[in-house]
Amino acid sequence: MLSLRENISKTAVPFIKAPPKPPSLHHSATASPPSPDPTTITRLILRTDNPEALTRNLHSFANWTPQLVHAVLKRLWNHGPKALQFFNILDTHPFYAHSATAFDHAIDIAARLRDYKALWALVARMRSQKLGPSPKTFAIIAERYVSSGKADKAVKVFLSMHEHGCPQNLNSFNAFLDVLCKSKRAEMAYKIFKIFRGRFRADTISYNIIANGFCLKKQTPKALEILKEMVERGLVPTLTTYNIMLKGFFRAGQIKEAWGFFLQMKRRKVEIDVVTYTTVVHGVGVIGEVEKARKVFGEMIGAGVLPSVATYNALIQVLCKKDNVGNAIIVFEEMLRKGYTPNVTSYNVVIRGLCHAGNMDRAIEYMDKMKDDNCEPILQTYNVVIRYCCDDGEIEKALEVFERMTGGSCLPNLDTYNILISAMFVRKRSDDLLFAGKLLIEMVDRGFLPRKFTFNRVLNGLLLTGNQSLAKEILSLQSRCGRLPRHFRL
DNA sequence: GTAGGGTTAG
Repeated sequence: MLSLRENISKTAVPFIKAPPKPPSLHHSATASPPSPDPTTITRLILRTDNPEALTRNLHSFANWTPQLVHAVLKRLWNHGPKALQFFNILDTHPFYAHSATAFDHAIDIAARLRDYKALWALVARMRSQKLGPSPKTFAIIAERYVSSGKADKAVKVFLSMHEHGCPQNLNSFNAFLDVLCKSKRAEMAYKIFKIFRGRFRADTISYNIIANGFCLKKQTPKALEILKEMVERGLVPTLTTYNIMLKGFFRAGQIKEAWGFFLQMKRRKVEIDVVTYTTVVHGVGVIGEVEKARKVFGEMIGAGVLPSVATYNALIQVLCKKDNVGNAIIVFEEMLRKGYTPNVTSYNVVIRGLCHAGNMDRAIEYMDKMKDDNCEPILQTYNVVIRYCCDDGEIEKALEVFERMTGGSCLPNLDTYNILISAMFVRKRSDDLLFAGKLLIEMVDRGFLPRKFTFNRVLNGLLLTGNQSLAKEILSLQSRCGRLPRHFRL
C-alpha cells in the first residue's frame, strides 16, 4: 500500500511522471455518436504530450460546438500553454470554425501568458475570419496590458482600435475607462476622460465610472467633485450614482458620512433598492455593528424591498466575521427555507467562516454539499481550504484537497502553488522538499512565473536535502524564466 | 465586457 505522499507524487504531477495512456475519442462506425463531455476532453488534453497524437484525436471528433469549446477552454484556464494548444488544434479542424467568443478567450489567455506576439496574431486571424475584433476584445486586451503594468500601452491600443476594424464609440470609451478605474488608475482615466469627453459625448455612465474609480481608491472627496462637475454639465445622478458614493464612504471608513448619506437618500425619497440595502448591511456589519446590520436587513423587507442572495451573503459574511459561524449557518438555513438558492459565494463565505473557526472537517463537508445546489467549488474555495489546512499544519489534508483539483474541473493557479510550496517547508522533510520542486516545475509548465524568492527557497531546500539532480533541473528552468540571480552557481 | 451590492488577508 502506498503512503499518501507517494501516492500524491505519482498522481498530482502528471507532467513529470510518464503520462497514462490517453483514452481514445475514436469510435467505430457501429458505435453510437460520440459525445465526450468537457471534463473527459480536458483530461485527454492534459495527458497527451504528443502534439500529433492530440491533433489526430481532436480532429477525429466531428461534433464540436462553441459551447463545448468554451467549456474546455474554461477548464484549461489555468494551463495557458495547453489551452492555446487546444485552440490552435481546433483552428485547423477540417470542419469546425471557432466562434468570436473562443477567439476572445484565446486572446485573454495569450495576454495572460504575456505572449503578445501570439495575441496580435490571434487578433489578425480573428479579423481575417470576419469575427471581430470587437470592443469586448479590446477591453480584454486593455485590461491585460494595464494589469501587467503597461497602462500606456493600453491607452495606445484603445486609441488604435479603429485601425483594427473596430468601432470607437461611447460604449467602448466607457468600457475602457472602467478597465483603468478597476485597476486603480482613476487619475489616468480622468485625464483621458477630460481629453475625449467632448468627442465621445460622455454621459452619466462615464461619470459614474470615474467617480467609482476614485471611490475604489478611497478618495471620496475627489469622487464628489466629479459628481458635482457632472451636475453642473446638466447630467442627472441616478440611483447607481448614489449607491457608488454610499459604498465609497463605507469603503473609506467614513461610517458617519455613509450613514448620513443613507438617511439622506431615504429622506429625499430616492427610490432606494436592494443594492443600497446590501451595501449598508455589509458596511455596518463589517465594522462590528452586527445588530444594526440585522436591523437594516429586517427594515428592507418592511420597506417592500426583497433581499437578494447577495444580501443574504453579506449578512452571513458579517456574522462569520463579527459574530460566530453558528449564527451565520442559521441565516444560511433560513435562506434555504425561504426558497433562495445559495450560490458559490454563499458557500465560499460559510466555508471560510468554518475554516476560520478551525472547523476544517465541516468546511470540507460544505464543499461537498455545493453540488446539491448545482454549484461546484471554484478556485477561491479550494485556495481557502488549502490555506487553512496548511496553517493548521494539516499538510496531508491540504494535499488531499489539492488532489481533487487535479481531476480537471478546476486547475490550480499561482496562489494555490504558492500556498502549497510554502507549506512544504513547515516540516522540512526531504520528500516534502522534493514535492515542492515538482510543484515548481509543474507551475512553470502551466504558464505561471514563480517569484525569484520561490525559486531560491526551493533550490536551497533541495540542496540541503541532497536532491542534486532536481536542483539542477530547476536551476536551468530558472534561467529559462529569466529569474536567475547573477553569479548563482550550483 | 458601458455604471452600483455579496468571496480572498489583519
